Amino acid sequence: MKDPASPVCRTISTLLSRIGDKWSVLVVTTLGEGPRRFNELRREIPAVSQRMLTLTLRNLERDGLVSRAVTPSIPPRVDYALTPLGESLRCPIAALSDWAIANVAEIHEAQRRFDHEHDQAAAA
Amino acid sequence: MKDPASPVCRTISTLLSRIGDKWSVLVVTTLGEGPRRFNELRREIPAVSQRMLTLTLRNLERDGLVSRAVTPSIPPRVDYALTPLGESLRCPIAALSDWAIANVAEIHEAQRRFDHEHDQAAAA
DNA sequence: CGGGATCCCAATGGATACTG
DNA sequence: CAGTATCCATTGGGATCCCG
Repeated sequence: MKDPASPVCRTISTLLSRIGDKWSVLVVTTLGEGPRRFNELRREIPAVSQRMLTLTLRNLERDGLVSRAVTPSIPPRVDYALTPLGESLRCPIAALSDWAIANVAEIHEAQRRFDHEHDQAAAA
Repeated sequence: MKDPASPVCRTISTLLSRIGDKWSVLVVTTLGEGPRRFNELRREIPAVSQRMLTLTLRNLERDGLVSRAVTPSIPPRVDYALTPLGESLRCPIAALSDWAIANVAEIHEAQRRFDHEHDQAAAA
C-alpha cells in the first residue's frame, strides 16, 4: 500500500496534490454552492489570478470533478459546475476543513511553542 | 470565509498544503500504525529522501501533529509518534484516501476521456 | 544513527499583455 | 467574457557530502 509505484498510491498522491494546490479546494467549495461563470469565480475568490483559475479549472475538469459548458454567444459564456463525482468530494473536504477549523488554535499554539523553543529566527 | 487574508483561511490553506505535500500524509499514516524511528520510516517509505523526511517531520512536529523523543545514547535514538492532535487527523485523512480509492477508476477514465477529446499531446 | 549544509534542477504560481 | 502566451520569482525536492 505504501509502494509509491503502485497505481493506487499514485492516484491518491495525485489527488492529494490537487487538494493541496493553492486553489482547487476553494474552487470546489465555491462551486459546491452552485454553478458559476468564470468571472463569477474570480470575483468570489479575489486572490486568484486568471491564469491559475484557468489551470485549476482545467485540472479539475480533467479529473472529472468539474464540468465546463460553453455557450458560444457574443460575449461568450462558460458555466462551470461540480459533477456528481465533484459533489461526492465535498464531504471528505468538509471533514478536513472542519478538522482544521476545530484545531486551528491548538496548531497555532504548537507552532508558537516550537518556534520559541528553537531559535526564534523563523518566526512565521 | 473566502477572504484569503483571514487567519482561519490561512490556517486551512497551510494545513491543505501540508496534506498536499509529497510526504506528510504518508508519514502520518505510517506513524498511525505506531511510533517509528527515523530510519524505520525511511525503510517503510522507500521513495523519500532523508532530507525530505527530516523536513516533513519537522513541519509536522511544528504543527503539533508529531512528537519527537531523543534518547541521547550511542548511537543516538530518536522516536517519532503521533500526538493526540495527529491521531485526530487520521480520520479525515482516511476519509479522503477512502474517497480516492473508491473513485480512482472513475478519475482515470475521466482523465483518459479528457486527454482523448483534446489533443492527445499531454498523455500523462 | 540521525541528521545538517550545500548545490542544483524542476515545478508552482504571480504579473502582464494579447486574442477571439 | 473567457481565455492564451510569455516572462519571471519563489519554492519543492533530489543528490551528495559531512558531522556528532
